[in-house]
Amino acid sequence: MELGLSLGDTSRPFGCSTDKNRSKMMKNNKGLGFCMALGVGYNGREEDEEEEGDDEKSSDEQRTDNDNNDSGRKVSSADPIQLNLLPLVPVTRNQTGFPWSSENGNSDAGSRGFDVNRLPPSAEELDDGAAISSPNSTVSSFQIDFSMYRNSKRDSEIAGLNDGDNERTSSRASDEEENGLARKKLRLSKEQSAFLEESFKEHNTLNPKQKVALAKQLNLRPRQVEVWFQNRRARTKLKQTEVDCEYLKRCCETLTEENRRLQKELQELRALKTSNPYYMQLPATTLTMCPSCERVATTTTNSGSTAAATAPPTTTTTAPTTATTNIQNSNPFSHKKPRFYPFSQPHHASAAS
DNA sequence: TCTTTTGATTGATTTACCTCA
DNA sequence: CGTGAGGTAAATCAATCAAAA
Repeated sequence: MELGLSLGDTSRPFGCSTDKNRSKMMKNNKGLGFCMALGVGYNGREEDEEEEGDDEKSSDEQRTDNDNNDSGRKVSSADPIQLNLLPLVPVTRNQTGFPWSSENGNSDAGSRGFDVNRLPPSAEELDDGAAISSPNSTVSSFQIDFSMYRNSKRDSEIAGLNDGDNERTSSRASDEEENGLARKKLRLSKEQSAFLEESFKEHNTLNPKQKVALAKQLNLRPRQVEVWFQNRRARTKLKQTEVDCEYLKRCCETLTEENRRLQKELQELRALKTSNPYYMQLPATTLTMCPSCERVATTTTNSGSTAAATAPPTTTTTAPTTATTNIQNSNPFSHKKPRFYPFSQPHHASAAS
């Protein structure tokens, strides 16, 4: 059963069930069968892609761009609940320098003594500073003591920064090549994290060009940027799942309450029927909702004509003592909740008598 | 010392592309 | 020439580990 509620990956479209996703969910036996329009607070669009119209794209790049655009389409712009996970100090791309650069005296390294996140200058950098640092950024002004993080493998990776597509495989195998050096865990500076967050708000996935560019800007390896985005996506999804669960819990509680109320109402009606046997001797009845006031009118159907014939009914027919409740109408968050008055006279003058 | 956060790794899966029969 | 099968590379994700705060 699908109720149109999506639990989990909100980068998927409202309605949730692309065949691919559905089959995946079925396969993993993890799908809860709910889909709900709860969006993550990013737009995912990549319309501002600077490479757009770039005729020099390789086929791989084009494919990646298409993939990213696909992911951009995943997000509904009408997400009813938006989770803003990014309470950030705004760091705009228009800034001429990074706030953590030594130029504005805001360097994390100053307080920590050194910044393990900063890369040592590679041979190529030393030869040609522009190879890594954008001319407009102040990244090149970093003064780094990176000796504890340094090893020959990383140096070779750093030297290969421009080869963003190859860094992954080499990085994967890097652990064996650390020659016994314990992995020193990086901590990105606040400013680096903030910049990555800003980028994530623009695109939650990166194509290779973007990845390498971002890595250059932040003086990180492309693999680090990639990992950061991976983790960010995973943790965003996790948080969203928590929100979804809360929402569904509230839905469930409200529906339970609604069900209890309807059961009670049904009991009362049955009691009324037994105490007054003539009361319920009505012909088969159609419940017709008035589109203007949303009240349900009771009309007879045994003659084939409905009392509210002037307006098309918005609900379907039921037997006199049963009423099918549209799940949408039971939506606890619906602001248009039809009321069910099976025995009240409709305000239409033509109600059955 | 314990908990939380977060950078990183690993294995699985999907997809696109290529080659070959 | 078109087609399906098999191989490969790349991207992504889920699960997990572990260092740092």
